Formats: sequence, structure tokens, C-alpha cells
Amino acid sequence: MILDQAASRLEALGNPTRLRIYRSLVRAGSQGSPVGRLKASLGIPSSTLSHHLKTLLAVELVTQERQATTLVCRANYEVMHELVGFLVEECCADASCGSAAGNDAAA
Amino acid sequence: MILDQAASRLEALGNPTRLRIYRSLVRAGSQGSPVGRLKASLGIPSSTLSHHLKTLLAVELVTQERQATTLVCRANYEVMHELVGFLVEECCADASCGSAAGNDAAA
DNA sequence: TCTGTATTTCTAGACTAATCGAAATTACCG
DNA sequence: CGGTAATTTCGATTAGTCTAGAAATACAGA
Repeated sequence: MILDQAASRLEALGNPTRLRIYRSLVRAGSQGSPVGRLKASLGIPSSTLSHHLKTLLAVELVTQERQATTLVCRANYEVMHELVGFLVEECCADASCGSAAGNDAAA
Repeated sequence: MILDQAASRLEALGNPTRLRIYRSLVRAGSQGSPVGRLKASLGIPSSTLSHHLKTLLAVELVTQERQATTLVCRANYEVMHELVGFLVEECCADASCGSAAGNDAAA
């Protein structure tokens, strides 16, 4: 993953409203959630929601699929894992950071 | 981690310049990197660098320690892991996303 | 105390994002 | 083909970010 792309994704997730949307989608899991339900459960006006969804869509963090009248949104886990991987990638390239093995209690 | 805090951290990482700084620090590992070296290796003007560092510092993604004249910066791995944890937290709360077990090679 | 180096603060301009109401569009169903 | 519901686009406002040059400050050594 290119740095600028990672930054775009991180930035997309960096807005509280978008992060809320995204997490809601993560929670919804594979069945996803229609835009309308997102709107209702998060209390975000349609236009704002649509705007943010477009941002999330643009960086591939979210996918959409039409189901009859409604548009079902889903979190793209694969991209999220890629992003997490990018963040951790060079961690410990040097030395310490004894947490890669899962032990970061050292804090 | 509170959502707004996570969003702030994600947002901090969402700027290409800051992401570059942060990664440089991640690479530097436990020995960290002085501001001056960051400036030289990344080619970022002092004021801009200082500005971004402050942002990173504010969200605790980076720490600083004075060593004589220079200020040594270090990536805060613990916070990064917390952030990653937050992102993955509810993943699979529902069902699929068969990658939590460490198998996301599908990418 | 004076000097030089390292780093931050001040300042300002250009640009981009966030928000939301209203209108337009799209897709489906009868 | 018309109606209905879901979603997006438009348009405008507001606020905040990114950038960096110049000046100010902090620190260590002589």
C-alpha cells in the first residue's frame, strides 16, 4: 500500500462521523446495513451521510450493493487489514518494541 | 479508547506529511530520532515539522525526550496498538471476516 | 555572559472539508 | 405508467487545516 493511499484511508477514518459510520458497518458484519438504517441509527441527515459514505467508498473502506430499493453498505475488512498491516509493517524494524509477539504490557 | 479520541489519532495519521513523519519514527525504533534528523531526512521545513509533531504529540502517537540540545522523538507503539485494536475490536462481532485468526493473506 | 545550534511560536494566505436543507434522481412495485 | 420510497446532488456557509518564512526562545559550552 502506497503511503498516500494509506493516508487517505486514515484520513477517511479520522472524522468522528465517518468513524461512527464505519464502526456501525463493522458491527453489522457481512450482512451489511442499508443507508436508511445507518441514517436512523446514527441520526445523520441523508445528505451528510451520503457525503461521508462517498468518501469511505472512494478509499475502498466500504462497499455497496444494491438490494431492491435499498443500498446495502458493508465494511471492507480486507482493506482494513491491509491498512492495519501498513501501520504495523515496519514496527520493530529496528529493535525493541517487544510487543510484536503480543506482549506490550511493558508500557 | 473513546471514539473521538480514536478519530483524532486516525486524523493525525491521515495527513501524508504526518504519516511520513510517523513512519520514519516507527522505523527509527526505540532509539528514536531527533527533530533535526527528521527535518533532514524528510526535507520538511522546521516550522512545518514542528507543527505536525505537535499534532502527533497531542494525540500521544509520539513522545519526546530532551537529550542535551536535541529533542528526541519516538513513536508510541502502545498507543498505536491500542488504535489498531480499536479498529479491529468489533470486527467479526457478527460473522464472517475469517481473517482475525491471522490469515489475511488473501490480500 | 556571549555564541551558535536546535526547535518552537507567530503570522498569514490558500485551500479543503463538514455540514445540512431542498430539490433532483433513481429504482422498484403495482 | 404512476406512485412511492431511498439515496444523491446542488448550493452555500462555516470552520479548520496545511504550509512555510521570519522572528523568538531554549540550551550547552566556552
